[in-house]
Amino acid sequence: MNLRDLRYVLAIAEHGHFGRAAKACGISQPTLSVQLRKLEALLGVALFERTSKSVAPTFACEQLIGHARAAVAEAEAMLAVAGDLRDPLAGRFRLGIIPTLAPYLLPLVFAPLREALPALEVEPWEDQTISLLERLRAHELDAALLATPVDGADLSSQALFAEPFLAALPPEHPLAARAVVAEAELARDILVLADGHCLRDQTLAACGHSGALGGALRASSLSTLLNMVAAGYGTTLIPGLAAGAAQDAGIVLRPLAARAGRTVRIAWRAHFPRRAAVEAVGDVIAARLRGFAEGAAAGMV
Amino acid sequence: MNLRDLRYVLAIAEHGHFGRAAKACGISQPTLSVQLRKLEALLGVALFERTSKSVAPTFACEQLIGHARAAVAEAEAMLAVAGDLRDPLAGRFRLGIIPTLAPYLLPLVFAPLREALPALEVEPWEDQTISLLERLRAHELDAALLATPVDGADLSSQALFAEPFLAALPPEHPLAARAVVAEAELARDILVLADGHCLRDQTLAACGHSGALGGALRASSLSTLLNMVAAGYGTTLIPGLAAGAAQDAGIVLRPLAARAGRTVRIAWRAHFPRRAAVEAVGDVIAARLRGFAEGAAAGMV
DNA sequence: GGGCGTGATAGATGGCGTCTATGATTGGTG
DNA sequence: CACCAATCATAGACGCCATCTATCACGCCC
Repeated sequence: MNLRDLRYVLAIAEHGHFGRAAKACGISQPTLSVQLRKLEALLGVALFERTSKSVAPTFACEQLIGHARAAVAEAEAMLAVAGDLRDPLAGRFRLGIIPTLAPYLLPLVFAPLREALPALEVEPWEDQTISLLERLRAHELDAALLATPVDGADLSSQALFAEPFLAALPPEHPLAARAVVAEAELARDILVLADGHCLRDQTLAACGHSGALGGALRASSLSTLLNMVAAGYGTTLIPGLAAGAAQDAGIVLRPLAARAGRTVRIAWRAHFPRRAAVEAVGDVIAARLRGFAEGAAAGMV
Repeated sequence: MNLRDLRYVLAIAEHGHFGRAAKACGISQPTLSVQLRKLEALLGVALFERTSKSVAPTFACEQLIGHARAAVAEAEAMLAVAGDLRDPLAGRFRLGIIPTLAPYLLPLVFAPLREALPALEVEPWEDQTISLLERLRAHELDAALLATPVDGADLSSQALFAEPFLAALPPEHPLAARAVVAEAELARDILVLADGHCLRDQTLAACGHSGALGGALRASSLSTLLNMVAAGYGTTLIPGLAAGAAQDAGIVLRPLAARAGRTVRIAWRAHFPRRAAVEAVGDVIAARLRGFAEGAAAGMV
């Protein structure tokens, strides 16, 4: 059976006339006759009672035509919905973001994304890198913003911007008197995030810290960590975008001698079909961050 | 768009694997790949994200597949319903019957019809000849039982049985003493049905009555007419099948000298597709009436 | 690194939907 | 009564496209 044939049936029923129905379908009258007879043979019932004067639907046709109408309508609905879905820059876009980035990046890029991609419904999803990669691979995310390199041939990624780290010090800390702090100088009383946060590993690596920290705190969020530093429990490194929040907490920030930092990148499945949406989102974020870096360069350093 | 393609989409979604989906559809894997790509091109959206390891439906596919499923389901429902409708000896059969026949014929043939054609739902419709022919031509009836010849190339008919008329007399009527009555002898005090009943015209014709009857009664039903005869208001002719009812009313019946009578026939549209049902119904009725005539021949005459 | 499994591509082929031309039937009309 | 107009059915030719087999490209795993 074929949707085309069902459309023919509907046309004949509507016009009550083979010639006019054929014209409405854009085919010739003999074609319509032949196709209808084939459908009748397939169904095993006559659909129309023909005379040279009239074409009347049979009882069987009346029973069946509702289904035919429904089938055709569903197909048309499918085309209509597909039309709405056609724009890759429209529709739901599930974007994973790591916790040390989300609270500081999202407020910056939400408005630009809305303006540049009004039809794209960006749904942020905050989780740690490993979880984001799992969800990405499981098709539960469309893309993810990470601060680590991405490996695996099934995923692709694109660097968006470089985010410098800053030394975060309590005001009364001896290093707070210095204009620039060397990363290694922080190792002694450094505080880090809990396991699973990429910032934890990057902080430890930058400071040359080797292995086990004594009873050192493992904060579950950057916000907690900032409060601990402000209260004088130790020092840490924070990503540049968190500078505003750190200063609000009463923390002294200093640039790092070796300019340690991280690269924020957007990652997606290599075969993800809405590549255009990924690129557009990445472009908007990168553009916004270029502007932010320039503005911050003066005030921050 | 094609129902076949929609089935392909459903199969791919179900199996998550082109090869197995192709096998389920009874086609080769390349064919499935090509057809899916064509459908994706038509819709303008990717439906599946393919890697060499997995085939995952896209968001668009999830939005669309419900419609695809519905369209296919409607088509299958159509086939299923058609299967039920396929038997021409099954389903609704709207049978018109004239009022002077219905009350006496229906009780006779209902049980035989049910037995011989258990799947046929015979819906009787009682009305006068002209109305029945109108409804028949308007496809509001499938066939009609009439007592008059049928003309018009658009209709066909088949004689089922001959029904003799009988003289109906009040017990005290002079003619009641006779064994046989000549039709013309009834003309003097004959009672007839109202306009539109074919029995009225046939009665008048048989009795040689010419034109206007004085203030003669025009009964609207044969039942009324029988009661009037029984009450001594006059005489009439009744069709043989009404003999039982007439005798129950206390009427004397006598055979007619010239054996006046009428032929009951079944009529249908010449192009009516369920010819088999018409013939089957006609056969059952004719067979039942043959049996009845034999049985009645002894008791009635 | 080679074999295996996956989906994609290429070229050949056959079925079938389509066309134009014509037939069959019916109803109206001069 | 014969001709005409309108309608659906039939016949034969044509061309598209769904399908096939054979092969490629790619990724994974032992």
